[in-house]
Amino acid sequence: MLVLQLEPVHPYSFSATTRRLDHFEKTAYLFREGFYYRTLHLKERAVVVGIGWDGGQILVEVEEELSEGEIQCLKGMIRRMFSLDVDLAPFYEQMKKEPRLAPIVESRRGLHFVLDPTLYECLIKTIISQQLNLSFAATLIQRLIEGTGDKVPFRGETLPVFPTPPQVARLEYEDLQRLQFNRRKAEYVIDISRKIVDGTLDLEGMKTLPDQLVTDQLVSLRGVGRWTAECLLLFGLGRPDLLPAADIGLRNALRKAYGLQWQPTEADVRQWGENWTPWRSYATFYLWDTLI
DNA sequence: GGCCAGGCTAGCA
DNA sequence: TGCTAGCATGGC
Repeated sequence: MLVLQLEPVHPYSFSATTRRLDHFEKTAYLFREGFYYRTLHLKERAVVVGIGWDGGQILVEVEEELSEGEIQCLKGMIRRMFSLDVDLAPFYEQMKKEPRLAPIVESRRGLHFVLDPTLYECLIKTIISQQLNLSFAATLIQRLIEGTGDKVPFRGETLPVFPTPPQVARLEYEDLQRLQFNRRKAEYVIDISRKIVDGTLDLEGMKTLPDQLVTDQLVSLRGVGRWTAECLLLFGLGRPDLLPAADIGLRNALRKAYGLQWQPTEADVRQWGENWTPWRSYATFYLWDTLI
């Protein structure tokens, strides 16, 4: 068994960071004996990877034999997915000046984003989650994964692998409607997968583009609006200064944090959020965390 | 039973 | 350019 130790930039709280996996990522992550297991595509194949914590470092365990190239690939993926290189010290310093947010931030010290391994997985999951309550969205995501993706054996059972664009592109709209997708959502998911397969959409190429260009390209896709693009910048690319001001969850969290009797508008959120630049993503993330 | 879910598009004025 | 019905179902 291969075990890697990865040092995060401190402060880093593994328990605070993985807490949302237990709530929102149960289809992707299997929790066993202190480790979060999921399948990841390493170059040519999918393997099961366990992610744990030894009190100061991230532990990554893999039962299969890996080549040196695959090990380097895996290290890079885990560092990126678990935001191990994000230094939150300046964020905490800035939040001390926000009386309503300071206690929320302080009690979650070390909480980092967990990103999706690929932009494709992030985009598909976000489109499915549009407008639905999170538990039903998770059901639909699970049905897509289990019905379309590969499976990898793991300790006498199997773990599902998030489907590839070609696998989804081969589906018919009716296949997803049978899983209780509405017609339009089925079209969005399949049409976007087909665009990736035929080369007219290059998600991975967006990694190096500035936020606004990524947003422009994404919003031009049928099924992707501003909220979805912002979620991709947050949970796919880990960009630090996004404010999904229209998001109902963020507005609910602010109402709670500020003790309001009324629902803040998108404009309210934008105005308050100006003080959080250049850390608006993390401010949003910490506020979302109060809803769990 | 009704309304809201971590929205978006199409169709209408 | 701006507004809104409809979507497919679960949870409260």
